[in-house]
Amino acid sequence: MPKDTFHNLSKEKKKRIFDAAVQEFSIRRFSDASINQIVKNAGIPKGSFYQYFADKEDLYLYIAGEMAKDIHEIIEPLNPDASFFETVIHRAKGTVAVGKMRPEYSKIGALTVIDNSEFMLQLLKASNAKYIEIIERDKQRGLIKPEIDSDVVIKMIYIFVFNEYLYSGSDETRYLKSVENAVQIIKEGIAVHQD
Amino acid sequence: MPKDTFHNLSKEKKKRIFDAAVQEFSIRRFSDASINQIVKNAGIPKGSFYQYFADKEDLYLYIAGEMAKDIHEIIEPLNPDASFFETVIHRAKGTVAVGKMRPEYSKIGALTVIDNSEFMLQLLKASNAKYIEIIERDKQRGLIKPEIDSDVVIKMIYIFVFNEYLYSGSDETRYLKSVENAVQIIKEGIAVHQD
DNA sequence: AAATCATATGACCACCTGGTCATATTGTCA
DNA sequence: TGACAATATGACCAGGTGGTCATATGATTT
Repeated sequence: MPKDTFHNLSKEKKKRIFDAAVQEFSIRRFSDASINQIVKNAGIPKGSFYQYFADKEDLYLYIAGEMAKDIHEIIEPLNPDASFFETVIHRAKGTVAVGKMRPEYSKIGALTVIDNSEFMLQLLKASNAKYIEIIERDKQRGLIKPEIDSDVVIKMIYIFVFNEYLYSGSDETRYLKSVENAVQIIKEGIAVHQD
Repeated sequence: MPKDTFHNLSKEKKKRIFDAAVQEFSIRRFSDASINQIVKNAGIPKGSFYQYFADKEDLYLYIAGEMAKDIHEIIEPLNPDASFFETVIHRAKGTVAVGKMRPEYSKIGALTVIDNSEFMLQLLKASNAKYIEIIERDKQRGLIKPEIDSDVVIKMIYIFVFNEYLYSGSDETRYLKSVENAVQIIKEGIAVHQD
C-alpha cells in the first residue's frame, strides 16, 4: 500500500499521479509499464515516486483499488440471484459501459490477460474466485451440469472476454456480439437442458 | 527471410544459431525476446547476426518454418476427414507430444497467446485460417450448427489451449484433461445433436 | 602477387529500465 | 530565531535494448 507521504499529498497531486498511472497501465500491461513514463506524465520527480510507493506493484494495487470503486458506481447492480450466464453477459456489458466512461479502465483489465507475471497470476486468481463460486452455486441449483470443471469454464470465458476486448478495438457492437456468441456456446455446453 | 550469408554458413553454425533462438523464444515471447541474448547463446558476434537476418521478425519466421517441419514429423498424421473436435484434440495431443520431444517448441507456441504485437497478430490470423475452414466444412457436413460464428470458436479454443499449456507447467495429464473438458463443453455447445 | 569482393567482428551509439542517495527545501515545534 | 524532522529533487548508477559501422580477416579472381 502507498506510504503515508502519498496520503498526505494534496488531492490534486494524488489525482495527477493516479491519472498518469492509469494512462500508462492502459497502454502497456503491468509488466511493461514504465515508472519513468508515469512520473513524466504526472510531472513529479523520479525520487518522489519512491517516496510515495514501494514499487510498481504497490502502485498497481492502489490504482486497481481506486478503479474498483469507480467501476462499482458505473455498473448497474445485478440481482445476486442471476445465473452464471447472466452474470457473465452483465460483466461484458459492464466492460463496455466502463469502456465508454473510462476507456482506460477497460483496457487495463484487458491487458491483464496477456501478462503472465507471478504478480498478475495471483491477482487474477483472487479475482476469478467469486465467479467460480457462482458456477458452483448454479450446479447446486441444477442450472449447470455437476460434472463441469468450473475452473475450465472460468478460464475460457475470462480469457476470451478480455482477449476479444483487446482486439475488437472500439467496435463495441462486434465485441458484445462475440461475447454473447461465446456465452451461448458455453451455455449450450454446460447448462442442464430441461426437456 | 534470412540473407544468403546465413544460408552459406556451415550446418553446425546454423544449428547453433537455431538452437539459441529456440531457447530464447521459448523463455520470452517474441516481443520480449532479446537478440543480445540469442547471439550470446549462439556464440556469434552481434554484428554477424545482422549479417544473417534483417531483424528479429526475420529470425522468428525462419525459426517458425524450421519448427513446422520438425513438428510435422513428430505429430502422427490425422485423417483429413476428422471432425473439427477430433482435430482440436489431436492438436492438443500433438502439443503434448511435441512438448515431450521438443519442450521449447510447445512453449514457443504457447507464448504467442500473450503477445499482442502487430507481427504476432498477423501470424496467428494466418495460422488459424485452416481451422476456420474445417469448421465451415463441418457445418456443410451437418456436424456443426450453421449459425455458429467460427471465428469465435477458434479464438476460444486457440486461446484456451495455449493459455492452459502456458500455466499447466509440466503436468501433461492435467493439461490434456482441461483441453478435453473445454472441447467437450464447446462440442456440446456447437454440435448438431442427433436425437 | 595484387586487387577485389564477401564476410566477421566488437566497440560504439542512443535510448530505455528500476532504483538509490546526497543534498536542498520546507514545515513544525521549542 | 534556531533546531530538528519530513519531504522533495534530479543526477547518478548498473544493466539492459536494437541497431550501426569502421575495420579486420578471409576467399576469389585477375
